[in-house]
Amino acid sequence: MTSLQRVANRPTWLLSRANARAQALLADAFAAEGVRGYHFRLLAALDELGPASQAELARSTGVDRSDVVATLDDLVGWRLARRDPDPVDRRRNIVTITARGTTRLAGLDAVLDEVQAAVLGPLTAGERAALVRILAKLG
Amino acid sequence: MTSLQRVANRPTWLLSRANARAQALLADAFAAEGVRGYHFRLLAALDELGPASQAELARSTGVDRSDVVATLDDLVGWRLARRDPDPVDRRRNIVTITARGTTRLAGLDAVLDEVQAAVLGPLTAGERAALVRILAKLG
DNA sequence: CTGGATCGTTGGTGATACCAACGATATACC
DNA sequence: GGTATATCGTTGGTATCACCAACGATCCAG
Repeated sequence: MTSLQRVANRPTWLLSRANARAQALLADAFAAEGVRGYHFRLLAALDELGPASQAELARSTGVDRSDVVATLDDLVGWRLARRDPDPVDRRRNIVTITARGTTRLAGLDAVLDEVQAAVLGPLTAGERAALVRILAKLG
Repeated sequence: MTSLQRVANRPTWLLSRANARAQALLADAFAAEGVRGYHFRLLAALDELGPASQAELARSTGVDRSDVVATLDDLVGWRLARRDPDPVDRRRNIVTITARGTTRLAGLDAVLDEVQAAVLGPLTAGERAALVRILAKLG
């Protein structure tokens, strides 16, 4: 596609192009499953944290609270998660992943595995490991 | 911010997080200059290609034609580029970077340099070189 | 009891990326 | 010359992720 010399070796440019390609593949794969990135992120957090308030979900995933609301509306509508009032604090809901949600999440993990393989196809095993290490260091 | 174990070592996840951080810094830096990513991309392409049609700009930058129109409206409005009818083909405009545009582009290059340094700060020189090489290979 | 903080919700915006449709123009072919 | 197909620039639209503001309800410390 683009071949602008001015940016060809700029790390931020290369990062954005690589990310764009990866996200496009991932978005397509998720779309085929009827979900988006935010859905996956919330399900993953619920699976890992156990029942949590919406604000906890927002903090643990980095997704804005208002986007947690909208995404969770979908998940609850699909019966992948449940929302109950918190008996301890009336301001809160407690969100729980359902068995359906857990199953669905496992399916999405498999989708993710395929996308990793597709995105990283051109790299050697050593390069993949180096990429992961370096990107993690950028965190 | 987020610490989801499920995705912690997924290359696509690490890539999206690293990119998000880089783009946030870049967007802020560009915003302080009154431009966006697309503006920079079009200016860079004009500088490199010389006068070009809008469709050529779209193809060389990967920016959709309709987004080229909107972005170019800004650039022309700021007198960073000029749009003239192509005498050879009445369907086309020929777009040219202005002297103001060239000067502005040089300023944005400096901004980009600073952002690279900020984004890549945590890495050693060797790691930076490896990152560039690997990301370029993903292209 | 008051002030400040937190929660969930509603509503909004922006950047990037992408798509559809249309009138004007160009070109190859019959 | 006419027709079919392609290209151009424009207008209009959508989606996703990311982020922000405001508000009523609730909680808690002083």
